[in-house]
Amino acid sequence: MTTAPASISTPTGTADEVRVRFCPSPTGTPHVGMVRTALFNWAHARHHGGKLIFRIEDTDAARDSEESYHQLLDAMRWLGIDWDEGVEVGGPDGPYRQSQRGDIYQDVIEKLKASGHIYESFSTAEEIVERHRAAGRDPQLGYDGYDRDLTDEQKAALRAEGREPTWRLRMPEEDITFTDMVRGEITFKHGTTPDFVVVRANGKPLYTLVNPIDDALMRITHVLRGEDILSSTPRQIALYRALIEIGVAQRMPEFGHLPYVMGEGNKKLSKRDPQADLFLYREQGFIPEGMVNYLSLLGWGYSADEDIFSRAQLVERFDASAVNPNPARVDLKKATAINADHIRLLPEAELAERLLPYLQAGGVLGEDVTEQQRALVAAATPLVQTRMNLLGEAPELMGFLFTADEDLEVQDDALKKLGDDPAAVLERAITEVEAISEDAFTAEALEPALRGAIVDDMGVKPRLAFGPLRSAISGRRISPPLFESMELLGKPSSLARLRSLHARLAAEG
RNA sequence: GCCCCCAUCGUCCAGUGGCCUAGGACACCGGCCUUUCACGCCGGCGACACGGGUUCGAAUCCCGUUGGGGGUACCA
Repeated sequence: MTTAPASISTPTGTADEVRVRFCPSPTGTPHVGMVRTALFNWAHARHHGGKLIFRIEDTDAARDSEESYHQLLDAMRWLGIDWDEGVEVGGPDGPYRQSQRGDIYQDVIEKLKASGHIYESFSTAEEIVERHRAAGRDPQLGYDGYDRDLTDEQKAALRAEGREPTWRLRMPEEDITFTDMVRGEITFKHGTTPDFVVVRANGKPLYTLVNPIDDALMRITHVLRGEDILSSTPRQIALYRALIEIGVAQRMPEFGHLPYVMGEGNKKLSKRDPQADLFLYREQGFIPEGMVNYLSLLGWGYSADEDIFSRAQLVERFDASAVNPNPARVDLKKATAINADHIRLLPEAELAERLLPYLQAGGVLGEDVTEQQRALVAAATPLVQTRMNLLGEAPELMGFLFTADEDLEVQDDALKKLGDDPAAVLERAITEVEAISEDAFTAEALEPALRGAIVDDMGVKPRLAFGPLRSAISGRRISPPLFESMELLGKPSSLARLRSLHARLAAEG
């Protein structure tokens, strides 16, 4: 419809290179819905060998914060969502923070004014409603285009009243149709999208203006964003057309609107909802692999019968057109289960490393971790790997291995249902353990010795034979495997713990 | 009010006219394994919102109804 004007920016890459962007506003803490959008854009770029541009839309000084900006970077890096151009890394179309692009917008605004695509509007909201009423129209209809063809004299008169005009875009006199990557063809009927404000009375541009300008200048080819702005797409398309006509944009990008991420029930996940806060997941011990996997499942499926996959597999198969258009609800249980699968997939040494900060946070390890402690964590890791859904469970699971014998507290729960004579069981266990030499103190040696003595010889059922030992060793009713735990603790410590509980039970009679 | 989007098990995802007596996952319920708890394995429960079309044939296409959601700002 319009001829493509000469580019005003430096083209990079090939003409058909896929260029997508992630452009959040730095308000509040990273939200899982927003992160899912980033992830899908990233996957789309990587799948097509394209570029991801990371831009910050900080045009709202009142709500934006530097802290939030840093959290955004943190979130992206944690999940391994890397970008090719944008904040921190630079690129040919910077700066990448809108707050630093004022001059660029002013330049485009002047062109838009000169070309007549935008015009001054003096109408107040009240006046618009009043005109609708007077004409017998629905007062809830939006702006009526009243100022479209004001003469210079009229404008001067309005100004003389002390009015400061906003600038509105002249919407085209036709339906606006586009093919949404996830929803197919969508048409907004002519007349349902009024001329909208693009420049405030104070001269500051609005989101609806700067977002398409930046997309145009950064030569974005695919706009993948949340469903919440689906209905503002006709406005952006109209503006984009104007930008093409004045030579700022080269071509219309494709749009795709990702479904909402909902909380329980039918409520959109709100900012203050704990399920919405990405960092809360990290604190609990979600690992990036699990998080990326789960987030990908919110609106997309890897295959008909598998839903555990890696980042590489996501990239290999991701396709924006295969995204499901209906809203997805966050299911913490499923997210946790998927995380658990990824924990099990981790190499032991890797898991051990990742456990460290959680053990520190849980008070099991101090700020300085000794080589010995590190080695013990590594040795204990295979024991807990299949018993953990979240890394944050590590302190509870492994704490007893790092507790001094005299500090070990046997929980009440671990004192119940220990059989008829747990003291006798412990006494026998002590005898057996004493007989095993320190350099042969292994699970392989302990298991047959203790089983032979207590189960076979004393005739105690396995459950009741090992229950008291478990309580003595770990202080809890549920623990990692008993014999392996004893091996890790070593003979002196194991013996001390067995004796301690034995003495206590004997004293209590 | 007007505009737009959405509609398969409790939840997420498969399904793009016949392979569907609708598949997988999580959750749930049984069972096996077993020194506890897990892991693993086996089995069970459980859905095409409704009504009309189109078609030899519809979860799949069309229309309507109902129900959800979003927009309608000098927010993004």
